[in-house]
Order: sequence, then structure tokens, then C-alpha cells
Amino acid sequence: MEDHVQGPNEQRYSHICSVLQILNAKWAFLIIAELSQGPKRFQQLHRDLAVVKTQSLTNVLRLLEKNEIVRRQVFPTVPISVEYSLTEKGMDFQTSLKEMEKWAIKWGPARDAEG
Amino acid sequence: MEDHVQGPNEQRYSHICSVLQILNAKWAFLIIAELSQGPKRFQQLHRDLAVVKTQSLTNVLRLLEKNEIVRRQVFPTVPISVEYSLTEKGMDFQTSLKEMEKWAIKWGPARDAEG
DNA sequence: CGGTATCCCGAGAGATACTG
DNA sequence: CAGTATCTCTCGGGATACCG
Repeated sequence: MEDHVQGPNEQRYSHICSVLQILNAKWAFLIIAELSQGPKRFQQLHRDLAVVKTQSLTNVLRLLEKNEIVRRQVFPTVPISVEYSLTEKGMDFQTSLKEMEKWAIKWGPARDAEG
Repeated sequence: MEDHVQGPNEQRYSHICSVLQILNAKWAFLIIAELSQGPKRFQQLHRDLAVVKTQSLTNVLRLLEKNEIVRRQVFPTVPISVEYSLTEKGMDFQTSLKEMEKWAIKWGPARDAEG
């Protein structure tokens, strides 16, 4: 997903592509969902999303920060603590997330996806 | 995204994970969006989504088929033609897609994402 | 037309060690 | 605590060639 799709539909899909750029980071959804519960510190996120390794977690957080979906606040405590929270834009994305969850719940896991 | 997240939130995130399994296939969104305009044949899809190569196109279509999002119909013409269309489940996913597009449009491309 | 088979490659994820 | 650095390795994607 370099920039966007070339071709007749270039315009139409640019928005989808911009969403995909975020999804590109495999764990972005989970992190957004996790932060939707409220601000969390790095360690807390790391614990709650045990599958996501340190490196990936930082990477995705950086990406989301760059895209103004996540806000990063440093508190000069000792030792320092860093709090991650959703921006307005980030919180707004939850609508989409909810919509997808609803969809997933409604249709359940694909019955045939196993075989 | 093997199966789903282990940990305290395993239950909560299984739905998100099931969505991610679909998104996993990089081009799934675009294909769903494309098919939302109506059934299309392989070649047509291939043309309209020029960025998606043959192999990827087949792969994603297979995945979407397995997940009952896309229906594949073979017509025994000469030469044969194959038509892909969205299932009810697939069409239902458009709600999410639309929601994400709305979000993308509302917030535009991240102003800082460039630098 | 509508694919499958194959090879190659690079991005990204996992694991581990180390730093301010 | 909150990361960075590095290495490895797998998986998915690009490209090309071939098949029913």
C-alpha cells in the first residue's frame, strides 16, 4: 500500500488505503481497542496485550502517534512513566471498530473456515 | 494472529481478531469495495484493481470465499467465466467499510504523517 | 479466460540483550 | 519503567511462466 491505488478508482479508494495504512501495523486494532478503555502506560499495555512484543508495540504506537490517533504523554516521575491515550480522532475510530465487532459477532466465525 | 489473543482479554478481542484475519490479506478491503459495485469477473477485478497481482488476487479471493464473504460462481461458457460477488455477510461488511471511509474523510490524511 | 506453480525478495514480527 | 538495538526468520507479495 505504497500511497494509493493507481487506476480508474484511485480517488474512490484513497480513503480505504489511508485506513489500511493504519491497519498495516498488525496490532493497531487491538491497541486502539485497549486504549479505548482509558489511558494506559506502556507496561500496562504490554501486559494486557501479551501477544504484542516490545518492539512491535513501540512501532505501532509510533505509527498511531504519527497519525494522531494516539497521544503520548511523558510524566517526569522517578522512574519516568509514559501514558498513552486516544486522541479525539482515535476515539472516533471506535465507531468503526464497534461496527466491525458487531459484524463479527453477528456472523460468527466462518463455519467453513476450518476445513 | 494465530487464533486469537491469549490473556485476560482473550474473549473481548476474539472478534477483532477475526476481523484482522480478513484484513490480514492486504487487499481484502479493496476487493470487497470493488465487489460492492456488483458482481465482477476475475479479469475485470484484475483490471480495475491493477495494483493487485494475479497471485494475490486469487489468494485473497480464496480467503474471502472461505470466510463466506465472497461467492464464486462458475459459468460453463466457452471459455469459462467466473463471477465473484459479495454474499450477504460480505455486503453487511460494507457498513464497516463505509464507517471507516467516513472516518478517513472526516479526519483527512494526517497532517503530520508526512514529516 | 481463469487460474496454478514456482522462485525470489523485502517488510515486519519474534526473541533477546542492553540503556537512560 | 520505558524503551532502543540487533539478529533471525517467516510470511506474504511481486514477477514470471505455465496449464485446463
